[in-house]
Parts: sequence; structure tokens; C-alpha cells
Amino acid sequence: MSSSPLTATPTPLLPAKSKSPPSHHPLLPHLPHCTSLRALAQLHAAAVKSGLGAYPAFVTRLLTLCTEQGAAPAHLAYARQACAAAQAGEEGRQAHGVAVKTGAADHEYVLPTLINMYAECGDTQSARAMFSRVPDGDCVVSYNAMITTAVRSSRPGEALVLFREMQAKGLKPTSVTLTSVLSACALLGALELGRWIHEYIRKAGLDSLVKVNTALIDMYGKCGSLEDAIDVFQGMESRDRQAWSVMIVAYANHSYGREAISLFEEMKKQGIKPDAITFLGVLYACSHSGMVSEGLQYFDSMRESGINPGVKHYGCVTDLLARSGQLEKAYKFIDELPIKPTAILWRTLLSACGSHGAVDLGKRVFERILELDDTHGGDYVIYSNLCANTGEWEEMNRVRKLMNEKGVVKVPGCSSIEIDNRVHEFFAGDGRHPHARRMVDQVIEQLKLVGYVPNTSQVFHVEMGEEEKATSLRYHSEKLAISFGLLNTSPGTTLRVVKNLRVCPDCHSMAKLVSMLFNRRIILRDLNRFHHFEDGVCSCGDYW
DNA sequence: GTAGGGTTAG
Repeated sequence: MSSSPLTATPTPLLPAKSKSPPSHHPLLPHLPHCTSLRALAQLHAAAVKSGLGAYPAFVTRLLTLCTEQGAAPAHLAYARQACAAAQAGEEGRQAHGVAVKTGAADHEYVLPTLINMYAECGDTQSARAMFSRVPDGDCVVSYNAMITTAVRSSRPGEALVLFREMQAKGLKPTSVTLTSVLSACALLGALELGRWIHEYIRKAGLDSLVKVNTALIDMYGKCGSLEDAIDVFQGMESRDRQAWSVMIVAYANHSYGREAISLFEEMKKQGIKPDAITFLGVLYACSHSGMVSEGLQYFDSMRESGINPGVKHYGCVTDLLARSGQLEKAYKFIDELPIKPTAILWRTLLSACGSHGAVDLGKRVFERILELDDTHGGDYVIYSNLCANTGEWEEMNRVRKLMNEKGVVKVPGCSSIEIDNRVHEFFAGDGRHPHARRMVDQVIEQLKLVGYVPNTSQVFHVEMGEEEKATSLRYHSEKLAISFGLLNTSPGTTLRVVKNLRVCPDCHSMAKLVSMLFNRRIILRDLNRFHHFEDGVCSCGDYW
């Protein structure tokens, strides 16, 4: 423990978020009458419920009382929740100040809370400062807090580095560590590591915990191994809503719409009530399996289940309509929504215009997007590609010019491959990664040998004949084809490789081909994360 | 004290 706890007060201070608080806090006058910590907790809960939990004067007063009454570590948690909820960095700092005053700041229960609080307020630096104060040897929970934070901020690689560090120190991971690390694996598509963790979980006897199993299902689902996800799900003794939901999403991700839906029906039969996210999974499943009418029915049935549709549900319905080619209907749907449409909704439609070659509507949609958000590089790319594909060269040039004028930042598309426990990431237009070059070259060669034409995501369904199958396959290929080949090996050659490996015969043979090439299991998936690529070294090289 | 699920995207 440090003898000068004040040095723990972080600098520089984050500017306090200028959320103008309401002039009156109905619960504030009650605070002084709370004579027990329990009463304080209740009042705090009420404040959070009313949305005024982070009202600065309220938080300050709460903290003062906590101090007076000998703040137990748990009370800092109330403050943390309140501060995090409002991203109130300043009030969080006050909570920290209270902790320092009461000598609780270095308490083994308090440090993780502080780490988490700063992380949730976006102050990574202070979170790290707190972490560095954790003495070695008794810091599993603090590690957990850091790992969780990294995962939540989409930095799975960092989470894995911390996990390794923990192990090197001989710290025993808990179920919390393992669920977080599994989430990191899911984000990275790191199946081999995920399996290793699964083995560890079995040996540690943690494989009956619902949360752990849910994380496993999610990891397997996102890493391309649906069978393993099903195995875990079926092996569970009890399943809660979340477990059912992840399994539904896993099916959906693999384009098993029917299975996703029968699971949903089964879930309801067993008396588990779906929530908003379960419905998202169901809608997602429908839109990615071409089940338009079913999707619309489920959308309509949401209110009967007492759930109000949110933007994301609208997004799924837009996708459902647009992907199936009902572009005008999708346009009307967005236009007539009870809420103000977001750029994402229009973007969903724009992307479908792209795959359906609908320039005219695409133009209208593109304009709607620009009204809302003209900083998103992807919109310009999709629209200008659409123009190029339909021969609208003038329009294409205009868009490209516009893009330059606006100085839009292009975030490159990113794909990743796991080879021998190592996740490699590749970025659009960057062919410097040694594995990437070799792989793309070889894959292209092999594809040519079997008569596979690059850039053929549209070709898949053409040969199928049957209308329904054709539509269904188009979903697979459009959704699942990843722009692995954005690494152009020769001018004009774009290769697309399929993400989820067992959706259709074409995809399957692709996967087989790729794994034959390397004689080992390979996972391909797309990630849209931003990483730096310096001196020819991919930052993912350190992950595992 | 720390933990699991969610729309679009070249």
C-alpha cells in the first residue's frame, strides 16, 4: 500500500461533461435524513431510476454522507454507477477523493471500482494509473476490470495481453476473467484460443455456470464453429434468456434462419420471455436468410410481447426489405418511421442499393445520408462503386471529388485469419503483411485453377435455378463474402472469401480450399476495427 | 468490487 494516497488522484483531469443538470433534484432534500447506509443505497437506486442519479449536487452529497458514515467500499460503487451513467468524470473524481480521504482508495475492493469508473468515463489514463497501484499477487479482480474494459472498448488484443500477463504472474483466472477473455476471442475470431479457454474451464469445473456457457456459445458462434456452439448450448443444465438469445444469434450469423426461429419458438414454449435483444436476433436471422414475411410478422408481434421496437429493430426491418430487393418499400419504411431516422438506417438501404444496382434510389438515399452525416467514408465508397458498376461515370467522379473535398477519413476494411493460434489482421489496400501476400497470392492461384472467378459473390446464385434457393444464396454471399481481397495482388483483381464456413456448397468448398492450402484450420472473418500497421508489422502479431 | 447476448459497412 502506498503511504501517499493523494498521489493516486489522477491528472490531467478530464473536462467534466457539460450536461446541464436540471435545476431541481426531487430526492436531494431527502438525503440528509438518511441515517443508514442502506437508506442511502435505496435513495441512490431511486435517483438512478429517475435518471437523476448523476446529478452533481446529489452525488456530492451522497459521497459526503458516505464519508461521514464511514464509507464502505460498496458505497463507492453507487457513486461509480451514477458517474459512469452520466459520463460524469468530475463527480467520479470526487468519489475517488472521498475514497482517498477515508483511506479506502487502495483497498483491494475499491481499486477495481475506480479502474472501472474511470474506464467507463473514457479516462483510460486514470484507469491505468489506478491499475498500476494494485500490488502484485492479489489483483485478479483488478485484472478482470482491466480486461473487461479492454473488451468493452473493442480492444480484444489488449485484453489478451493482460490475460497472458496475469498467467505469467501465476494469478488464477476466475470465471469473470474467462468470460471476458472469451468475448475477446469472439471479437478476434480466435477459435483456437477459445478452445483452449474452454478446456481450461472444463478442468476448473466452471462449465456449469450459465454466464460462462453463454460466453462460450457466443465465442464459438462468432468464430465460425456452429457445431461447438450447439454442443455447449445443448449441454447446459439451465438456460436463461441470454443463453437462448446468443444461440439464436449464432444460428442467424450462420444463416440458419429456420433453426433460429424454431429455437425462438422453443424458448417461448419453455416460458422464457424474449427481450428486445432476442427480437433483434430473430429479425437478424430472418433478414439474413431471406425470410421476409416471417421477419415482418415477428416485428409486428413485438408489441404483443410488451416490447417497443427501437432503432436497431427498425434497422433489421430495413435490412429485411432492402436485402430482398424491396428497395422502395424500405425507403418508405424509413421515411415514415415514428422516430428520426439515423444515418445507419439509410446506410443499410444504400448498401442494398449497391448490391441490387439501384443507382437512382441510391442517389436519393446517399443524399439523405449526407444530410445527417457526411463524414462516413463507407457511404462514399459504396455509392461511388454503385455508380461505377452502373456506368454512371460522371456521378462517380463527382462523388470521389466530394469525398476529397470533405476530407473524409477512409477507415479501411479489415479481415482477420487465425493461423496456429495467431490472429492476423489485414487491411483494405495494404498488402504488406507477409502472410497476407502469400495467402492471397496462393488463394487466387488456386481459385483460378478451379475456374473460380474472383469477385464472384454475385455469381453464386446465378447457377442455382430455383428462385428461392437463389435468393437465399444471395444473402449468404452478400453478407458473408468478405473483402479479404481488398489486398489487390494485381490491378483489378479482387478476391472475396467467405466468412462463415458452412452455409452453402460454394462457401464450403471455398473454406475447404483455403484450409487445404494451409493444411490447417483457418478461420476467416471480417472485422471493422481500426489498427495501426507500421513498418510492415501487423499490430496483431503480439496478441497470442 | 470485476462478468455473458444486439442493426449497417467497400
